Amino acid sequence: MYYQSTIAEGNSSRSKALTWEKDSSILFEDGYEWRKYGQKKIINAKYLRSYYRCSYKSDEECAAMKHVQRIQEDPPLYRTIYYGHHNCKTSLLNSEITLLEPNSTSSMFLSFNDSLQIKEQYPAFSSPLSVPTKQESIDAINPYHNQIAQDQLTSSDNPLSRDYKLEFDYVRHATMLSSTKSVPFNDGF
DNA sequence: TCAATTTGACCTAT
DNA sequence: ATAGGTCAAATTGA
Repeated sequence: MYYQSTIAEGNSSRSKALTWEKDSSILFEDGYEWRKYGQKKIINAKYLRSYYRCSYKSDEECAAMKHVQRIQEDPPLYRTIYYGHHNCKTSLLNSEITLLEPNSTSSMFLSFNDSLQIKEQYPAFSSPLSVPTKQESIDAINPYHNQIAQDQLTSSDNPLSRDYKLEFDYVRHATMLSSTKSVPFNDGF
């Protein structure tokens, strides 16, 4: 599911920090709360990279960060890289709550009693299928959402115009996961 | 009205 | 100089 990253060339302070990498076909909820603090276009990469830090960094001095970047179009694939670890009580508590009381859509995947086992691993992902509820994922799904949304106002006949909303993305990805056949769609890039 | 996100500017290492 | 990472003011939305 995830693996310790081997981004260890050079001797910068960052490369020595422990990092964890995870590729996922959906934007998954890892049980922690994150605050986005930046977004960058990466050269030779098709999609923007989003930068998050733990929401409790300020009042708990939690050093955890993560980067999320879409790395593939056809089957949507997102790479999340975690830097450091959580030492904040608050988000740890939240992740435990998420693990022990998964929501209805994901509970079927946690039927076996491995909550403790999951918690001892790092990072503590709650469920591979819990549905993201925040707007945080829209830019990773469609980095140009804002511009396209504005284009729609003036050129609704543009075939590249996106007329789906964020909710449709979730439904679409969920559908692709829950059914064996893939749902054809065109993101228009 | 307030807090999270967006986004260009700024910083730092290469 | 360039690319990646972070800051912070403006924007957005609940």
